[in-house]
Amino acid sequence: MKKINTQLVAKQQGRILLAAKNCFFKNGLTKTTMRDIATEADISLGNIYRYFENKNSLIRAFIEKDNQEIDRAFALLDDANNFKTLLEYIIKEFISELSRKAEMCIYLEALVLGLRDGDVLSLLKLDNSEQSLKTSLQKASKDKRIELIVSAELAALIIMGFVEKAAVKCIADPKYSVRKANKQFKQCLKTLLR
Amino acid sequence: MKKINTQLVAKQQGRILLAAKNCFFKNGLTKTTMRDIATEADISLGNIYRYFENKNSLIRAFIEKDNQEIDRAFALLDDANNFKTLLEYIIKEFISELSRKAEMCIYLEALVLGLRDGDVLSLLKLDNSEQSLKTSLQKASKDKRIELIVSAELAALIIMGFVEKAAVKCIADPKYSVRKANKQFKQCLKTLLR
Amino acid sequence: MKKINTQLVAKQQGRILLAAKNCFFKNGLTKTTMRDIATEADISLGNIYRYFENKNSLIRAFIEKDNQEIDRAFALLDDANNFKTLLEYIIKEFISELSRKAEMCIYLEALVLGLRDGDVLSLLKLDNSEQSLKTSLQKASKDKRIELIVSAELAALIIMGFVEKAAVKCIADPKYSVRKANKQFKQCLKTLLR
Amino acid sequence: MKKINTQLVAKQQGRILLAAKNCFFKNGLTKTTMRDIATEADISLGNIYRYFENKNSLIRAFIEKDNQEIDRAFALLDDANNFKTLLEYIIKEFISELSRKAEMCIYLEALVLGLRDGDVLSLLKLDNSEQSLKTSLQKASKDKRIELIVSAELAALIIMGFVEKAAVKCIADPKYSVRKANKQFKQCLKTLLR
DNA sequence: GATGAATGAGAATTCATTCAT
DNA sequence: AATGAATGAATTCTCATTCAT
Repeated sequence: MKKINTQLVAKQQGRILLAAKNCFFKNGLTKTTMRDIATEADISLGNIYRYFENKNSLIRAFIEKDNQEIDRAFALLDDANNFKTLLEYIIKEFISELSRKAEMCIYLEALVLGLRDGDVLSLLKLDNSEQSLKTSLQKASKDKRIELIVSAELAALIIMGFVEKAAVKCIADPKYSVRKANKQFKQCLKTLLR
Repeated sequence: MKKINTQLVAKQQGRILLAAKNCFFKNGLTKTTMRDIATEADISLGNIYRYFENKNSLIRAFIEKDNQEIDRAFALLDDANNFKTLLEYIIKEFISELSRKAEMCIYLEALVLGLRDGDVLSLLKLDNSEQSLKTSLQKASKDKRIELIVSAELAALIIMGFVEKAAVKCIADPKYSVRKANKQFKQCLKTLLR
Repeated sequence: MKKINTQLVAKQQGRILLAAKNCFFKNGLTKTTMRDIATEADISLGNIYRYFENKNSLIRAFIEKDNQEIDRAFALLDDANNFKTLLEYIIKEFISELSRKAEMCIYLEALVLGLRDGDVLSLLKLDNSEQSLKTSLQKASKDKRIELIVSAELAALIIMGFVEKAAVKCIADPKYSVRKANKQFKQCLKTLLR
Repeated sequence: MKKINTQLVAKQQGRILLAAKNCFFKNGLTKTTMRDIATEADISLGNIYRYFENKNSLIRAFIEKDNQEIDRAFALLDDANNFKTLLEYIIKEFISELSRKAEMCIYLEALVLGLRDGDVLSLLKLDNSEQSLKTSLQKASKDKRIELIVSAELAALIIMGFVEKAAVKCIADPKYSVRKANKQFKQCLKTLLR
């Protein structure tokens, strides 16, 4: 993997990453083959290895990119006046996405990879979303836009824990639904902040 | 006419399951091969298939066994007078276990398998632990041993969500510890019940 | 395979052979396992090897027995006054049986085994049915019960060839049926004998 | 964008098919392993799967190729003036080939596979040869080049049935020979057409 | 830079046969 | 005689990665 032409490298990496995303969503991290990605990216199989050392490093890059999107979503909270409503909205979106089987599988697979392989772990930055949320909560609390009942760290932990569990439940329990999860989240939020 | 040697079957299944456990803890569910297990159990490869239909059903059996232990732990709550203290203790143990990398990986891998393959899923029984806890909470609430601030279902969801997130954090964030998780859990519990 | 108690040997061999027949008809020669047969015969797996040297020799014995039944059917022709009608009936039965997928598969599998393995071949006695039929035709011709247009040998060859092809066609061609095969056989017979 | 190197594909498929043919003739369809074929073709095992989806589809391709040759042979009949003589010649060749043990075994094994597995069957196209012959007979009859005594369908059935039975007999009965089969075929033909 | 053909180490699973009890 | 647990070679198919062109 020699990097010379930075511009081309960025372009090709983006292209591959996009293709990878599509494949991952279709079949999950493990079941996606390098050939799948090459085909989807309309690039040659061998050429992927010019831009990513191996499959694992491609996955790492994918996760990193994904995290950025999450960050961006939570960043919206920083300027929000009605923090609670916006948070409810963001979480709703979050659960809604994560409660799709494919997304959940990617998320969990990434977590497993991260736990086993220190490198990915550093990128997961300890479950990025929780950190982002914590920061947002702290800011909002400082600005008096909300009043926290528990610490920001704990609140973030509880909220993200809820999101995950609720999303899994949406997939596994036919009696449970995204709608119900959203209702419960409002209840949950009441116990954490005012 | 058929003499199924129940004793031997149980013994061998136990032996295989134990070997599997060791392998799983070392290399995870996916990376463990049937041959690994056979070698670890000091048994021939083919002989495993006498006791377990295939790898998936072996994993299922492994998870089921694990679930039983969880059930047993939560069952203790049903007769407990000081519900809260006991719950704190159980959760402490839970986090302590799950925060070991190997256990967490297995847990997550099982979840992924369950999500992809309905069969394993049915045994996961939608995250068995949450169901168990919910039931225990309901009983305790009925018996006036605790006073729930949110519904039993939601409380169980939040608690188990917290456990998972906290455990992951224990592994991934060097600044976080089981001890801190336990402290936070007490805070968390305060918001859910009296 | 030590034979001592002749009576027991015969009894057990019969039992195994019967079980084998059932299994073969269900799943074919190749796909039937020795365990299948043991289970069906309600006998232990290892015990089969006391009465048959191996799977192949069991199959050989099975074919031999099957051939006897065919012989018996054709033997009926020897005393028949209206030879033609009886032959038509026998062939009808024959096609009807052979046009069942399972039977055809067994027949063909046996033929392959026979061709490859001289031992079975000797038992096939060159497609036993053709020999039987030829003999019957010769007798009937001698007794003036029929008048052959071609030689008995050729007639037998043509008839049995027709039976096989027609049976395969019944299985493979949805537009073809046992009924049609029977009609065609009558036509065929007209060209062979009076 | 996709450049499928048709030339290479054809070349490699041919190479594999040739190797497969050799192996099949040596050990039959079932006993030939993919590794055997790879070794014979001097190609890596995995590479076969680039050119054929799986073993069955390789077998299908093999049979299809064989069928084409048969079609071509029978197609000669369509322009023939002396239909009968040419047919006798073709059948002679046919019996001569099929009466080689290896060919017969492959033919029968293919039939079994076809019977069990609809896919192969569809390619067998219900015993391709019979269909081809039937068509040729119909044409010749229409053109007054021959006069059929029985229907074209029945004649084709009888002829191909004879071919098969005679070929088997050539293999199994040391007293029977290809020469004798050819003589008998002439007799047979006399009863079917003028 | 790009291509995609080739590689080959595995992986799960099956089953005839043996042999200690 | 009978049992059935154990064996392990064999088989198909997959896929990350390499490398000649």
